Formats: sequence, C-alpha cells, structure tokens
Amino acid sequence: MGRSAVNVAGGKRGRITIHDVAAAAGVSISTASKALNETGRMSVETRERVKRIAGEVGFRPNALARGLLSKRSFTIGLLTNDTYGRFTLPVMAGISEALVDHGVSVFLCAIEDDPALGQTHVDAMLEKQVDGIIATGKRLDRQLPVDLSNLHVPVVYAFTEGTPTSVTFRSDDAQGARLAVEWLVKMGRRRIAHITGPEDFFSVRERAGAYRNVIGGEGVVMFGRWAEAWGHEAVAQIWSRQDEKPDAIFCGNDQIARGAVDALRERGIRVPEDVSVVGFDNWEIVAGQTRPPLTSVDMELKELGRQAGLTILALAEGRPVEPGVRKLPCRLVVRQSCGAQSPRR
Amino acid sequence: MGRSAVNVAGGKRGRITIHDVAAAAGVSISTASKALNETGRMSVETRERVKRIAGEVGFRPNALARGLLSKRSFTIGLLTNDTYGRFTLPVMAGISEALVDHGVSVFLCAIEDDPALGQTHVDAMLEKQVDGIIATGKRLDRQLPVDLSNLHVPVVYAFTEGTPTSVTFRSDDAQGARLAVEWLVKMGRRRIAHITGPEDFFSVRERAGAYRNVIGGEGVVMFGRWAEAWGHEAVAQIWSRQDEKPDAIFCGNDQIARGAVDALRERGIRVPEDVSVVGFDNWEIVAGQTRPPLTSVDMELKELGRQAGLTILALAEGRPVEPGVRKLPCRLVVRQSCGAQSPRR
DNA sequence: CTGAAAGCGCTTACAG
DNA sequence: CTGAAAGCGCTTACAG
Repeated sequence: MGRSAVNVAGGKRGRITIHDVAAAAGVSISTASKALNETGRMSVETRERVKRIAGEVGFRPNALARGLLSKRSFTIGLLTNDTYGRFTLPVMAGISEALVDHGVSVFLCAIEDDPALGQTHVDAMLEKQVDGIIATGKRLDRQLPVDLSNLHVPVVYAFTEGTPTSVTFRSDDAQGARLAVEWLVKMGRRRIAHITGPEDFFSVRERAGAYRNVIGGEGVVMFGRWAEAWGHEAVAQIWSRQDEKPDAIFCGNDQIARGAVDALRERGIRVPEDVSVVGFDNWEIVAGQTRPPLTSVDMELKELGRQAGLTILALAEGRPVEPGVRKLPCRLVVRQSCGAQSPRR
Repeated sequence: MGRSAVNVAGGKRGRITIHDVAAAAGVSISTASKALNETGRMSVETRERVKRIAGEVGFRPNALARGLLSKRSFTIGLLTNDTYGRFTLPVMAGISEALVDHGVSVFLCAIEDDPALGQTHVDAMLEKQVDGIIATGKRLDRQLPVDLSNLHVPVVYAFTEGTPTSVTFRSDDAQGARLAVEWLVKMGRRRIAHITGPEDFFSVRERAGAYRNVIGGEGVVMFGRWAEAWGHEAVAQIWSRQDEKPDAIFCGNDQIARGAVDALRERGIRVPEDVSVVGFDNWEIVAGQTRPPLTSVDMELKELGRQAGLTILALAEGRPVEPGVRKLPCRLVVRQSCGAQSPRR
C-alpha cells in the first residue's frame, strides 16, 4: 500500500511501467504481466492486488512494446483521395465505431490524387506496422493512385475500385435507384424524368439503368454535371419543350435535385403537389436545406465503413474472408419533396 | 548480391528486419543500423553497400521497435467533437500537410459529445504513445468533453477552447468581420445590416462587435439560427418594415447568406446590384452554389491546422513554445455577391 | 573502421 | 502458485 505511493511518479519521463507495478505489488514482472492480462495461474488474491495497484498508480501498458511481441499494432490506416470528405467522413465514422471497442485506432491519410504523397503515406503506415489498410475514395470506378497489392498487410476497399482478388465494399446503386423510382411510382407518378451526372461515372450508368428498368422503357435521361446549375438548366430545357411535362424527377444527386426544385419553384410549379423530386446521397446540408426538404437515397456509407472495419479486423486476426465485391443496400430517406406519406418499411 | 536475393523472403511473417540486411551485407546489425541512420563512422563503401542492399531487399524499419527506444512514436492524435467535419477536415488537412514530411502520422478520433467515448480514445492514444494530442472542435467557446490536462504528452488546442496554460489557435473573427464590412463600405454601401447566428456563440458576438465598430453605431443586428431558413425570415422581416432598406447584408455564415440571397431574388431584388451580401466560412458547397456565388470570409482553418501541427511537433521535440491564445487572420474570398471588383490585397 | 552487449517495455514458454 | 530468462526489432554507448 504505502510502497505504491512511492512509485506513483514512475521512472524517468514520468511514465509508469510494469516494473513499477511489479515492485509496488511485490511480485515479479512476469507475474504482474500475467495478472493484468488474465493469463497464467495464480492466487486470486495476487491477481486482484496487482490489478488494484496498477489502477492506483495509473499504469498504462505501452502498446509499442506490446506490438513488438504480438505483431499486432492495433492500428489501421485509412487512405482516401476524397479531400472534401463528403464520402470519407461517414466511412471513417463507421470504421472507427466498429473498431474502437477492439482497441484499434485509425490513421487518416488524405492523399489527394498525388501518387507520391500516396506512397509516402503508405510507407509511413507500413513502418508503423498497421494491421491493415482500408482504401476509400469518391467514386466506385476509380482506383486510388497507389499500388496496394503485394503489401504483406491486408487491404480492404470501400467505395473505391479494388483489385480482383481483394474484398471490396460498395453501395448498390441500382437498388438505390430502384427504391427511388418505385417510390415515385407508388406515389402515383407516371411521367418520371431522370436528371443526372456525367455518363462516364459507373454509378450514373447503374442508376440510369435501374431507372429504365423500373419505368419499363427508355424514359427521359439527361446526363450533365454534378451541380445545382445543371438541375436548373435541365428543368429549363424540359419545360421549354412542347411535350407533356413530367410529374416527377429522379435526380442523380442532391445538388442537382436542389437546383431542379429551385427552378420548379421559380416557374410556379409546386413541389411535391405538381412534381415530385427525389435526390441521391442524402447529403444533409443540401437535402435538409432544400425547400421543401428532399427525399433522397442514402448509400449507408457509415454501415459500409463499419463492415470494412470488421473485415480488416478479421483479416488481421487471420480469420478467413471471402474475396469479391459486396454490394450494400441503400435506404430511402423520406422528407417532403414527394408528398407526406412515409415509407412502409 | 546473390545472398541478398536469398533473404528477400525475410524471416517469418514475411517481414524483413535489420538482421536480414546485416546478413546480406555481411556486417553486424550495429553497423547496419549506423549505416542506415547516417550515424557512427565507417567507410563510405560499407555505408553505401548496406544502404543499397537495404533498398534491394525492401527493408522497412519497424517504427514500434524504434519508438520503444527513442520514446517518440512519430504519431499524434487529433481529437474532435465535430462529427460533421465541416471544421475538422481543413484543420486535419493542414496538420497532415505540415507533419507528413516529418514522418508523423495522425490518429483521427471523432468523439461526438460523449465523454466516455472521448476517454476511450484518449486512453487508446496514450497507450499507443502518441507524441502529442491536438484538440479541435466546432466552436471557439466550448471545451471538448474530455480532460486533457496533466497528460504527460503535449496538448494543443485548435478551434476549440483550451486551458489557460495551454497554447490555443483560433481564428480572428473580429478581424474577419471587419474585412467583410470594410469591403462593403469600400463598394459604396452605406446601410449595412447584419444577420447572424445565436447570440450565445462567442464568435457571433465577436463578429457583431466588429460590425458595429466599423459602421460606427448600433446598426441592425439580427440574431437567429445557423440556417438558410433564418436568412429568409430575416430578409422577410426587414423588407416588411417601413423604414429604409439596407443596401448590403453581412451574414454570420454562408447558410444564412444563401437564404438571404434566395429571399432577395424572390422579392425581385437584385444581388449585387441592389443589395450586396457577404457570408462567413467560405464553405464551398454553399458559397459556390449560391446564385450569385457568395463573397465570404475564410477562417483559414488549414493554415490553423498547419500551425497547430508544427507547434505540437515543437513541443514533442522539447523545443520551448510560448503558451497563450494565437489569433490567426481570416481572408476575404471575393465572388460575385458584392459586385465584380476584386480585392486589392 | 567495426562489433558485442545492454536495453527500450512488454509477453511467453519453461522451470521450480 | 511464482519467477528467471529469452526475445520482439531496433539503437547506442563502449570496446577493440
């Protein structure tokens, strides 16, 4: 008891080591180690005493020393080229949430689209003995500008293109688009248009394909830019034509949807009474501030991050994981832009 | 040469250690270590040979082992309660940019406003022997829900409230507001109103105070919420009154400014011809998409992050750092909402 | 100019 | 039930 107080200050640099705990408890460091780790066999009394004293002196095991032995650093790296963070932040939140209970911390490395910077960060992670790397990005059909194959540590891809033998998590954009269009149909809409982003995006083609499947025909698909201004322009184009006007618009993302809603309002067309609008991404800052707030497809990126985190953990622990692409379902978030009814999920 | 190839596979687990390099080069591990670290004295020939072979076999020093000796992990933690990332991402980018060249990696920990989660993350960081912790948040007048004093590692605060003896970086909101209002004055505006957020925010009071100082009177200050809808409402209130209308509005953030601009347009009031508008935050997604795009005050959070990073590094290396609050200047980003003229900076 | 030895803080067979 | 010893991968005095 009295002796423990003497050692509270710890050795040099103020850090308390297992030696201090052992000395204070009057046992060897091996016994102290086993007591704290619930391994080995010893009297309950000894184990409890060591643990109590460790708590009293504020002992915190040095993860560096531990990692040196165990070959596990309880550290992973998250690599992203999405500097703006629109997609990376929810993914990061999911990873962190899944791993914090396992004592795993996450290095975040934003590499823009700079291969040299990417290599620097990968090298730094590897030297720090990360247990694995999760690569994430801003589009499903592009790889990060770094080579992550043959790395000696497991790699998982989330919301970015992976390699054929890796495990890759992505949103099921076709299913998400289906959700949106079927919802519009269920609201009684029959003339549904689709205003979306650049056709060279894989997800744009996926979403457009699903749109066509649901409406059972060619429909009206307008490819453009990921911008509010494009939503405006597209509405102007449609309403300047002679043909019958749509009673619903499925937009490729929330920014386009916001532009479309604003353009409709400025034309005196009511949303959702005259025209229903659905967005994609469920980006709160955009969807929530639109008048009226947008019903939108959420890609569940946090859940995607969580699964990527649990997978990298499994790989790091040597548990078997089936390689391949895993599509995660999207969810429709109902606000006011399609009418008041709530989904019957 | 031939021998090095034999060792490429490394020891168990495929990792190549300094033993492999030493063996391949035919020297002792001490010599290998000194050769690689440019320390000690030896023939240039030996040093070069060791370095060449290390490169050939793909040797990567184990930072865990290194850290155990040097008491430096080349790792820092970034703690934030800003889950949305609006403020944290630029800060993080600045930190990372400043430290990557020094071989330092960053653990990102989002703790929401949960003290227990905060403690868990702090404990994890401390066990991993971080060289320091940077605390950041979403407002200048609130502390994170964790106690970071008496930590045995240096702590720096950036865009969140620190402790009296710590070093804290924050934006100079008064100077930023002055920049905005002086700009409006320079554009010939004389009746400048101020629509802003909740009065209990320190930065709201700072900005309002600077506004009053520049216009030299009480002015029109309307406190409200950080939302587009509030910008709308405030404009409606002003324009429903009998008195003379403002010819400029300085808004407390970009969302309010966007709402105000939309409300003005809907009233047939032209921006910037009839009324100039300035926002605050320079949040690209809002400021850039407003019609017309917003002139806005940028808090230079990336620079703030960079300085926080360099400071924590200095502290970690034992260099002396003056404690106290450091206010960093804001910058006015000119777009189209005040007129076409560009700043004469 | 080069190497043997001690040690960073811990864990884990192996003895007793 | 408990402890001495070896070792994880490196660095750094200290000898030679």
